This record gives sequence, structure tokens and C-alpha cells, in this order.
Amino acid sequence: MKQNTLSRKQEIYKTASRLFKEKGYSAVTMRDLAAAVGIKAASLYNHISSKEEILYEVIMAIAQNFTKGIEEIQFQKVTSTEKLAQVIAQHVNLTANYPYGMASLNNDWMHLKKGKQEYIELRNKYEQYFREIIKQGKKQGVLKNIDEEIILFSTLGTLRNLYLWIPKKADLNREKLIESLKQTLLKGVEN
Amino acid sequence: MKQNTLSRKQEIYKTASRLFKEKGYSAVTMRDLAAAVGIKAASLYNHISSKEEILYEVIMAIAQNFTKGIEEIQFQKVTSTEKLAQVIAQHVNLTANYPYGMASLNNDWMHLKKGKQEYIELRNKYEQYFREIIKQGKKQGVLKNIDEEIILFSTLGTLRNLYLWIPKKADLNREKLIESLKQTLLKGVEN
DNA sequence: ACATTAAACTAACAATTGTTAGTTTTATAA
DNA sequence: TTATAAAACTAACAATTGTTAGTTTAATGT
Repeated sequence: MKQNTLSRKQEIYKTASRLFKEKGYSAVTMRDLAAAVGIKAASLYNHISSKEEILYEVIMAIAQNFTKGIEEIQFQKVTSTEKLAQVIAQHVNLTANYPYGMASLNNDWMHLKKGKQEYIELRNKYEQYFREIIKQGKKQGVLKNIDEEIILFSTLGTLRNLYLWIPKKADLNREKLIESLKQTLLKGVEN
Repeated sequence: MKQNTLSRKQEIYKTASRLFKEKGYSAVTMRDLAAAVGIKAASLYNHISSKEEILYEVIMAIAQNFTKGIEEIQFQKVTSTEKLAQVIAQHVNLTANYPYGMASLNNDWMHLKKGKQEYIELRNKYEQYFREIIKQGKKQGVLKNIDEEIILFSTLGTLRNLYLWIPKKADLNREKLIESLKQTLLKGVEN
């Protein structure tokens, strides 16, 4: 029973995150979600307590993963280039694990109520770790002397869009993708 | 009067695109929009014919700019690197000109009805031109032998996120930003 | 077999949605 | 000044929203 309940709840979260990606949180109704799960809207409330709770769970699970991950990377005793490489790998892996939720992380977070500030703080923390890696890299001389913010948003911009491309390219193998991205983001595309 | 009407309509579009960026198209009500403009919801319909028409105008104006722009770039007789540089500059300039609408272009296009297919075709056309520039560059040997799709989405990923960063960094001068982006995207960040 | 609990259902609610109809105010042109 | 047209208003609509109450069905543990 506990097992069954959990998996139904999980199914609701997963289905919701898929719908959120397709139409955005606000445009997905509880009736849409219920139909996709195969029950009636009112029955959803046997498993969840509100629509917003779903969004909260979808977003926060991923956001915590990201921030915890970069924190561990930052503490390692390796070059900044290696750290950046690990950050890239983490993005690919988390995006592959949460192919739908990433959309909400990027586009639906503003509809959080209780969780909005919490989310923003996690994101700020994440970006702060990222900045420190870059700063370190510039000081060590392994990164070019480009404005820190430019490196940050240029890299992060690509990584945050991964969710749009990974599902469409079922063919591109994950390890190959990570390697290509390291190449592209670190070394550029020009010969 | 015609002048006044036009500017009121323009004001509605502009205000709407700002709200769309803040909360997404679906979460912005006609009453929200009307209040932001300083009138009642019903009065909006003296200027526009539907909520969706606003989205259509906001999105298509920009999308047409992008596709027309890259078409002209592609036809030039310059190196692929120079073409890529121009594409980057176009993204910065259009994002600076439409700081709000870019959000809808990225996240709200699926709510178009009559315009959805039209938009998708423009976007496909844009990406196709982009691919040709990359293909050309690889053949000419000015670009590295990295998977075409990786170069495409890596570069586009950064550029499509510009709308999130440009308004926050009022300080960074436009020409400097363009130069930094060319550097970063083409040559990478690693020394 | 039976009692209990989980999970589905139907019906309904109050609020909010985009939009229309009809009316009044404001501005323009003669 | 007065006729005309633009642009605001109030009031209301039908549909849809998230959610609750109350009930029935299905599954589980003893």
C-alpha cells in the first residue's frame, strides 16, 4: 500500500512535469493532469495537497541536486578547468535524469508561493559557487581574462537549455555529449 | 487620433510583453494587463481583438526580424566566422530592442493558435540557416570538427538566454558585450 | 470473512477567466 | 458650436479554474 501510494504520487509528479514542460505550469489544469494520469481531478487530492505542491516538489528536488552537486565540486582540490568540466557533466546528467522538470526550473519557478524565496536562494547559491570557480580559474591563469559574468551566463545559458535538446537527440550518447560540450564551452568552436 | 490610437496599441503590446516575461502568457489576465495600462479590461478591446492576438504580434515581429536577419547574413560573401560574429551581434541587438518579447519567443509560442505553425516554420528556417553557416565553416576549416548540432545548440543556447541577463546588467555596454560573446563563443574560455 | 483503509468516483462551490453589449465621456474636425 | 468618432466605462455572460464534501469501490491485514 505504501509502495503503491508512493508510486502513484510519483506518477503524478512525473506526468505533471511532462505537461508543465509542454504548456507551462499555468496552462496545465488539474483536469488535464488527472486525464493524463487516467483518473478524475478530485482523485488527485487523495495523493497531493495542491497544484502548487506539485510544482514545489518538481522544482526543489532538482534545484537541491544542482546546488549540492556544485558545492561538492567546488570543494575538490583540482584545477578550475576540471571543476568546470564536472559542472558541465552534472548538467548533462541531471537534465537526462529530469528531462521535464528542467523546464519548470527555468520557466515556472515564479509561480511558487512558499517555495519561491527558497528556490531563489538555492539558485543564487549555485551561481555564487559557479562564480568562485571562474574567479579561481582566472586567478590561476587557466581561464581567459574575460568578464566573470560573461563566462557565467554564456556557459550557464547553454547548459540551462540542454533540456530542450537532449530529448530531441535520442541518438547522441551521453558521454559523447559531455565531451563535446567540454570541448565547445572551454575551447570554443573556431579553429 | 490615428497617431494616438497607434501609440495606445503599442503601449498595450509593450506592457503585455513585460507582463508575459514576468509571469508567462497564461498567467497574465486581461485584467492584469488593463490595470498595468491604467484602464479597465473591456477597454482593451477598443484596441486589440483578443489576448492571443497580442501574443501573436509580440512573437512574430521578433521572429521575422531574426529570420530575415540571418538570411541576409548567410547570403554575404564573408568567412563563416564573420557570419557567426554577425549572428551573435544580431542576437544582442534584437534582445536589447525587445527585452521582454524574447521571453515569449522562447517560452510562450506554444500558446499561439493561428500563428503556431507559422512561428515554428520561421524558427526552423532560422536554425537551418544557422546550420548552413556552421556546415560551411567546417568545410572551409575555420570551424572545428565538432558535431554540427552541438555547435548549433551550444551557441543558440547562450544567445537565446540573453534576454535574462541583458536587463540585469545595465552596465555592460552593448558593443563590449558583443565582443566578449564573440570571444567566448568562438574561442572558448580556457587559456 | 470481515473490518479498515486507500483510492477512486459524482456533484458542487466560489472565484476567475476572456469577451461582448450597451452606454457615457473625451477629443477632433467642420 | 455641434456632429462624429475614438476610447473609456459598467454590467454581465458562459466557460473554466482549483478545490472540497460526501459516497462508493477496491485492496489489505487479521
